[in-house]
Amino acid sequence: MTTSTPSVRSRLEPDARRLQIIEAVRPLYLERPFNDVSTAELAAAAGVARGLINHYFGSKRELYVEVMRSSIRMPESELPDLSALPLPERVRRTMDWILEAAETYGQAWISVSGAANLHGDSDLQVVVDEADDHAARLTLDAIGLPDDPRLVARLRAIAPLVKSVCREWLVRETLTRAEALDLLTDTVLIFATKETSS
Amino acid sequence: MTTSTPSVRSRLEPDARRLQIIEAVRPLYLERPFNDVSTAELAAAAGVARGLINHYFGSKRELYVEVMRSSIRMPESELPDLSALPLPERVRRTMDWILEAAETYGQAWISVSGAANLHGDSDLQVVVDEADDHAARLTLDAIGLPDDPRLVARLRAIAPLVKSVCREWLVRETLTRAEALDLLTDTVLIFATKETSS
DNA sequence: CACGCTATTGACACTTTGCCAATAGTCTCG
DNA sequence: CGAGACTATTGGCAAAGTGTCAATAGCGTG
Repeated sequence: MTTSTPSVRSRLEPDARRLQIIEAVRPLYLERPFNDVSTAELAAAAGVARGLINHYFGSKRELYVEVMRSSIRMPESELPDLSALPLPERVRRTMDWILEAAETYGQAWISVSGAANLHGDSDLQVVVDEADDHAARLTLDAIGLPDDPRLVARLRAIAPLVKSVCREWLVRETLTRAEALDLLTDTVLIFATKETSS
Repeated sequence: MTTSTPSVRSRLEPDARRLQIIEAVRPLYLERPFNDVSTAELAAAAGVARGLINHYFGSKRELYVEVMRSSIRMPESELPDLSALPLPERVRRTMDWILEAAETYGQAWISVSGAANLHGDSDLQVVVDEADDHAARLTLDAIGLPDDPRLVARLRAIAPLVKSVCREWLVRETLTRAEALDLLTDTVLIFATKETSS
């Protein structure tokens, strides 16, 4: 099983090798937990010696985090200009676009969804936070609202909701797409426009 | 470091021992990731031999999951009878009660929040799902709405939102408690009452 | 063609995990 | 009260995994 000796020794530029390893390893980590995949298996999948993984990433864990970082980032594709529409409609179209993305390459995004493992300052938490923050700004931009810290915080809080709703829709099938769209649209509107009373 | 030999051999009933180990080990897992805590350390904390952990829980992982299961369950304390109030007010009081709980013993609940690790069918995912489902039913009951599958699904989807909002409020301090309450109340109202168009 | 730089390897040492036979509490029965 | 049975508990063993490091071998240069 762990036959891995790469009979041919290919030499790549460091950057290229880094990327190649990450890509070769991604599928393994997308469907199996961190602990279930051994360094030997990772190395075999990438066609390199075990030592090389530590050489490039320091530890197995860091490679894992790196793979996750590039797996959970919301794809920034272009959204048609919505500036002429009223706010509610802009929000609706934006959420629809997100649902579309989720349905298409969503697999990874949602499975990685709940994301972040527990334990306080986990390294993964940091990565997921980055991604959520990124998604929040992307959404604000699409909706046409300013990149205000308060708004970002609010939209960031919504990221987990978007994922859980997508999961109910795509995985558990307890929601229809129409429902998901309605619920998310309304919620984003509330979070984006509700004034503080204090 | 790994000096652990329990000089005295105490004998407990299986159930008692199980519980004692779980409790002794909980603090370790609440602030350190799964991989950072060795079986030796767990055993030392519980004052038992390493082998006993495998004897009772099978694997280190299963003990971990067990600890998490009992850490993320929403505490079911009694909420005064709200049945005389109008729906929005019932929701508001219920959410206020949840925020109260989060602020008090929330530490664990929130840190364990985002919860669930990635990878499809993870064992942890199952536990977190259980907890979210439980919380959804508890909330529906408090609000005075029926235990309908559709409603449960919707409320369940909100669980991650509640946690992320609490985190923005308590950890990042980007939201005030009043804001958190307003936002969650409105969102729950939407999820609980919005009709399906299809 | 020889040399140097460095990407890559393979073996080694150490930690950790799960397993199992041996040990020793505790309870029961004569 | 003492012997024996039952089983909770232990300690050591073997396998697996991880990270380190000196040695190897591509590839470009003079």
